[in-house]
Amino acid sequence: MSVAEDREEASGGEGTPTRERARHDKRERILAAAVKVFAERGFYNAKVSQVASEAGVADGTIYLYFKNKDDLLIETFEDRMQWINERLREGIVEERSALENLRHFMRMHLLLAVHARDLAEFITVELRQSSKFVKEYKNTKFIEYLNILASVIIRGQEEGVLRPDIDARLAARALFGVLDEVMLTLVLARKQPTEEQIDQHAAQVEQLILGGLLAGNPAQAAPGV
Amino acid sequence: MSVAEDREEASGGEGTPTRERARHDKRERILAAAVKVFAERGFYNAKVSQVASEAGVADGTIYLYFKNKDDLLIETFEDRMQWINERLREGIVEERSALENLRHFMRMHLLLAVHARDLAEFITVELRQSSKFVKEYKNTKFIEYLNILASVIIRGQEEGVLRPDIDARLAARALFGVLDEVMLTLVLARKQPTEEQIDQHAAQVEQLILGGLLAGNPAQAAPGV
Amino acid sequence: MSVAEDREEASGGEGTPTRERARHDKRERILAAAVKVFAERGFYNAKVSQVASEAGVADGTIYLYFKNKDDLLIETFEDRMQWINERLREGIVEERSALENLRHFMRMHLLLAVHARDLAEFITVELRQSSKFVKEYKNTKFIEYLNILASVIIRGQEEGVLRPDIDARLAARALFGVLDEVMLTLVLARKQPTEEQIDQHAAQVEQLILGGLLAGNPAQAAPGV
Amino acid sequence: MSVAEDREEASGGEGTPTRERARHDKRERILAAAVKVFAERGFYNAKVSQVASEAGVADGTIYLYFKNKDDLLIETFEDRMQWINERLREGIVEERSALENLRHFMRMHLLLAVHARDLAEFITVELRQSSKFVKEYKNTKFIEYLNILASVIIRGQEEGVLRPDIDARLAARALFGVLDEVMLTLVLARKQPTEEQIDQHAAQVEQLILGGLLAGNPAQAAPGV
DNA sequence: TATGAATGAGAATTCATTCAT
DNA sequence: GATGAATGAATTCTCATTCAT
Repeated sequence: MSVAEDREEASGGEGTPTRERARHDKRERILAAAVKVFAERGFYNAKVSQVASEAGVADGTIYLYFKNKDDLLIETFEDRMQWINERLREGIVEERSALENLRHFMRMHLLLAVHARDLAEFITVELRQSSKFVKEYKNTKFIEYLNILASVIIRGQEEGVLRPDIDARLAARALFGVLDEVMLTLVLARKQPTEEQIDQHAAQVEQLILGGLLAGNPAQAAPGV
Repeated sequence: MSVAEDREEASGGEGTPTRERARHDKRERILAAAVKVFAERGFYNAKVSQVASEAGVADGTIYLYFKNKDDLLIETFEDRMQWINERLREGIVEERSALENLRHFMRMHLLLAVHARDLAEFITVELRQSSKFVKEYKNTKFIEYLNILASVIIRGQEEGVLRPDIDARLAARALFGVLDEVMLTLVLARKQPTEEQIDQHAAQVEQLILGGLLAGNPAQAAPGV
Repeated sequence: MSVAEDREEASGGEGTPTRERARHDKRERILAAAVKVFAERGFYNAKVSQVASEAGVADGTIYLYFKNKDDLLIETFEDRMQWINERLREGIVEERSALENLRHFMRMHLLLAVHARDLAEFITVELRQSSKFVKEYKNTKFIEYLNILASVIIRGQEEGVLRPDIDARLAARALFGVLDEVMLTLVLARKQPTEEQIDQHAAQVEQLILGGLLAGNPAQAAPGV
Repeated sequence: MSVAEDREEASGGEGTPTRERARHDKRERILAAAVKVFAERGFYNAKVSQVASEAGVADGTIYLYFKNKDDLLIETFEDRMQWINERLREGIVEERSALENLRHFMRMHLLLAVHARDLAEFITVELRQSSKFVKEYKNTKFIEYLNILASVIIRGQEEGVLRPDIDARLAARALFGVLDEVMLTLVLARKQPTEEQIDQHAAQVEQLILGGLLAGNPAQAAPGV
């Protein structure tokens, strides 16, 4: 998993860069293991010792990097959502139209099911748990996700291509609902979907979201934009 | 709660109808308690003893009606989804157009957040868990839900009001995703939404799903269909 | 151990006397086991599972009767000190002179080392721990012990047999210190002391406390009071 | 704290005296930290890492100087009791009468509560633990303490000022019990006692121990001997 | 020597489930 | 059927101790 490879690579000169690096690497190994194990078994069925052994560390080591099991969930979530948000933000470029950006966004979201299956599964299943039952956790990274999506929609509304009478935040939420649910079906399927299958799903979702379900809507005319 | 009142009413001639009835009532009390407790704390944080005390029965009694805690979750889910599916099916009437039926469907789904808040919360949060982690559980009632929704869409496609090029099953899934996510936000909000608020959300969802996000689509012209 | 035999014997009529009784018996068995195990190994080296197996119950059962291990220590202490205080109070009778009562008190204290060796060891070693390190624990039963002893001394001062210029509370504390320390040596000795040995020690302590270390003091004249 | 300064100062010719000295200093820092931390939290609640950080060394360093946590307790105890015994022995001078020496002894013991509060607390609370539960530990330094005290008493008996009919070893033990218990109350009090308060307590203890509790004893006549 | 990250054995506690009443 | 006390397997987390650097 390439998730965190490119972060903090410029750890600078002072201190003990090697030590820093080692610490960071181990943390990352634990996070990757957590994504995998939580995805496979769900947070509550997953044992800390499974995460540890998947990460190749001792049980106790987990607790050098995370306060407790809940904290491990939160941190894993934050870290991975952060990474996802960064990828999504990178995918949104000024030069493209809002519509193109939106389409790209949807496709990228769904592609997680291929390129980072564990992560997709983890997000898909644990997001609600973490939001709802882990005490005192304001899910800022997910809010950030929604903001990124909403801002693309708002851009579209400003450009006049997206209808202005739908609340952008609600639309973002709804769109996330669609993507999340579709990704869930992809992820629950026994076998890994191919990139083409994802593309087909993406195209249909696009059609639906942009053109709506009603017959005779313009979007139908330009499926391949 | 009238949820399961009409099942098993035809207990036949044999045995003691009163005893049957009593048995049925106690089972129902446990189910209602399970919905409440699971909604409040989540399945894994909920204790069997909490469900028991909420139901006003002894811990051991739970096991006279359900095999184990997992089974209680499944049964609760099946029972309540069954009830929801029945309500939704009742709401779909031949005399109305497919479009009207679809709109009605969406509204009914969201109204759960007002009329059966615990249930809404329960479905919203536990559905994924139960589908994914409870071993060997084919979630037939949820599939049924999707079938009901898909059949309405297919009717619409046959009537020519809904676009034929989108897979009805995918559309059903996507629509469920939207409704579920919107209901989640309603349900996580501190205070109970009013019926008007639900109506507003329903209208926006309708706009979005039927008319699509693109500007200039026909659905906008007829918001009050 | 006869410690709690005679308490609550009249459990009254209402409720479920048998259930009450059973509950009380099991609690008592756990307390007795705790005294034994804590005496043998000390609180911190003792395992809850050792107490459980000594009591002949499952580990989890302990937690039906006590909040946690700390609570078990406190409750054990309270219960046993209560019993000791009751015995001591019974031993103080109006008809006897304060001096006789005081002598009797000292002897009874030391006799614990014979008649309830585990208890003696427990008190001797754990009292300080519980007072000092168990958070928020006001050691009321020990204060009660000191009050009983102080009241005997005050009686003696009022009767004119004990010197009035020593603070009774300090004297009680000091006397406890002597008795506790002497009991500690008795209890640490490999073999169980006989009642005669206790009597000898009691006589010496009496001499020392009443007559003082100085030569030529009156107490010497009446060693056998 | 000058506690162990004068030991090993004659490290002879071989090796590097400076290194010896350095080693000795670090050991002393750890001992001082142990006294402080054990006094504050008790041996079993104290973490080795807390001692290390209090001493300003790494956790692992502790194990270069002590075999394990138990050994640290024993060594701390031995070292500090050694120091106390030295101070007490210095305070006993041939020129003074046994009575004066005894009074001085008591006062010095209690003054620990002012001049070395952590140490007083440590001794008061941990002595019993270490005697009783640390395997195979013959508490020689404490026996030495008792011997010092007993020898003063024996001198008194020989001089004819102390009554001969009380076993000196038992008297020493009893006297320690009083001093230890009184020191415990001083040390548990929220605020540090003043030297005057100590003197008052010492005077009362003296009265009690020398004159006894009985009224009309000679010691009353000469409180200020 | 000194460090402190890593280890992993060990312990308290929880809670689904059973079963004697 | 109903009860709820008792069970004990299972799990999280701690912390003394080690050892590569």
